[in-house]
Amino acid sequence: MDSGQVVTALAALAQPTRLAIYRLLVVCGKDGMAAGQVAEKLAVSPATLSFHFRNLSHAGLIESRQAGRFVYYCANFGVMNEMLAYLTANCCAGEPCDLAHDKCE
Amino acid sequence: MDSGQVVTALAALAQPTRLAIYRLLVVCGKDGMAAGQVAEKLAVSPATLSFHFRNLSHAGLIESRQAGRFVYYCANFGVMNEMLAYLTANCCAGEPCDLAHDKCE
DNA sequence: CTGTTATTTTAATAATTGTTTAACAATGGA
DNA sequence: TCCATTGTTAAACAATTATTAAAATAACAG
Repeated sequence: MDSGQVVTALAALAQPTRLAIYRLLVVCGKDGMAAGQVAEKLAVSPATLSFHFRNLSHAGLIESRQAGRFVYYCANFGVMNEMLAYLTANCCAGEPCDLAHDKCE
Repeated sequence: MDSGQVVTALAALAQPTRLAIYRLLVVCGKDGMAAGQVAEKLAVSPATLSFHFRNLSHAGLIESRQAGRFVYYCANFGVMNEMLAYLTANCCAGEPCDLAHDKCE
């Protein structure tokens, strides 16, 4: 994953409505949730929600599948994990570090 | 850490120059790097750099200390780790999930 | 004190982003 | 077919953000 993709993913999550959408999908698991349910749960208009879904999809953070008239969205954990790995890679130049830090302490 | 702080931290990192600054500080460890060195390494003007340092500091992602005429910046891993925890908490409603996912598989 | 280096601040401008409204598809039931 | 439901798209507008240039602050050396 290159820095451009990381910026895209971070930017997608760096917005209150999109972060709420993503968290909802992370918690609800692999079956996902229909767009309308998300709209109702978060009190967001359909057009606004669609705009944000598009943004999150483009970043690779969520995926969608159509089922009849409904579109189900679910979180894609792979991109998230790559993003987290990028942020913490090679910390402290490989030396053991004494900062409160999961990967280096 | 509440969602507002998470959005602030994500937004701080969701910009190419700031992500590069943060990564540089993550890699260089607890002693940090002087502002001027960062400016030179990333070819960013001092004013622009100062703007981005301010943004990252406000998000709690970096800290600074003055040493003579120099200002040293270093990464604060605590905020990063809280942010990562927020993003992945309670995934898949607590059920074991079969997605490629560090925390749930 | 004067001049130089290191960094921050301010003001102005250009670019990007989020929301709304309205119109547009596509699915499935009567 | 006709209609209601589900969701997406397009255009317009307001708000936020990044960059530049210039001025300001702060620390030190001579």
